[in-house]
Amino acid sequence: MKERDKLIEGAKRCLQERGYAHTTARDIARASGANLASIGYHFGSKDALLVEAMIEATADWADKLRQALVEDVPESVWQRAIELLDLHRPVFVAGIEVFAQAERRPQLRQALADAQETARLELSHWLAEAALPQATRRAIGALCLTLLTGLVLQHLIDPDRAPTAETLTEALRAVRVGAGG
Amino acid sequence: MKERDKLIEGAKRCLQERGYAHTTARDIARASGANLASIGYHFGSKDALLVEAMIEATADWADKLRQALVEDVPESVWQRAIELLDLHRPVFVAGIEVFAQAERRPQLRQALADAQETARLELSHWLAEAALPQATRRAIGALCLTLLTGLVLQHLIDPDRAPTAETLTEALRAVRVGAGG
DNA sequence: AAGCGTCACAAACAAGTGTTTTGTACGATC
DNA sequence: GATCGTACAAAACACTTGTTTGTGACGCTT
Repeated sequence: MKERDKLIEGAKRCLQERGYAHTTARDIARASGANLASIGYHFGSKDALLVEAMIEATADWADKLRQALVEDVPESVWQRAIELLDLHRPVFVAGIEVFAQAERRPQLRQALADAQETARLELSHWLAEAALPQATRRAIGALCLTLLTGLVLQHLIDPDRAPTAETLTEALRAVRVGAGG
Repeated sequence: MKERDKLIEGAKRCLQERGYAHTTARDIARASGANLASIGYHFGSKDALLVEAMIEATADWADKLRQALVEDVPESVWQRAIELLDLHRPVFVAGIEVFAQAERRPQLRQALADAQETARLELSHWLAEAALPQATRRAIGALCLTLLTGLVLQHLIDPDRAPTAETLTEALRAVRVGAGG
């Protein structure tokens, strides 16, 4: 494996294990088995490397989510999401930090924006009834992504008190437009 | 104002302006007009100070959200949330980073967990029809917080393609339980 | 007035930081 | 076969980092 690729792999691992804020150039070098100086050689700076690693990480993350939803169509999307979260917790934690860093990284922000858009689109294909109008189906896709990310953010902080899959479905059933929602 | 309070204020400002990852002890000292050494004196370490600042920041953030929703009951909660986001963008960005840091900071995580729980509760009081059963109302509160946080995370990344208030209400109207949601 | 604890300040500290330099090995090119 | 550009490695670099030290001022009690 080329040094360049090793560095990105190592950087992604550091993002998960130490987080963006506490990852040093030497951490990455150690984690990837590469030389410290190759960071500057291949990427110009540690920061450029981390940005590239974060972009790749989001792609990985999207793929994983896609696979999990596609390979076995879940009975409940929310339930499946919670399972995924428990299974790959560090990935999601790193993901949150990446979201925050995107504010000051246009490239990264663009990548995240695209990932979100395709997520909305694919969710609408999988979950919205085909009989509905196109616009409505896309709206449902958007709603699902909104619920998924919101669910993740709560389960990350407090799995016990965060809404369960049943809670969400019950609320969705009960809610009537006009009551502020 | 006491040096200790100045430090926390300065730290909170740094969290917004520079982000957790790029805030140094000297940044905080400069922003608060305090002396560098007082960080160690009053808090033991820069990290302890930042944790305390993040906890206070979440409290502030919760208060701001509460006020915004209470003082004028909004026609659409989602619309109001989006307006708040545009108005106080740095606050929300910092908030995301705080969420990520919570993973390794039990104190902070506890504070966030409590804030989420009260948010769910208060949302259920404001938005769920009083006629509904208690459990259902709480479920609706949880649903609303889920939607709010999910909405924030999308608008932060791409305000143009993120779901609008209308999109969400349309989707909520159209969605039927049994279709995966 | 003397002693004491609290607090703020400037300066210094050692450790860690990202980056650069220097050198070498290896192929491809002419 | 000499030359050149690429890729990696060790060491050094200059700088920033969080923390500590030493000093003095202020308020309080005795």
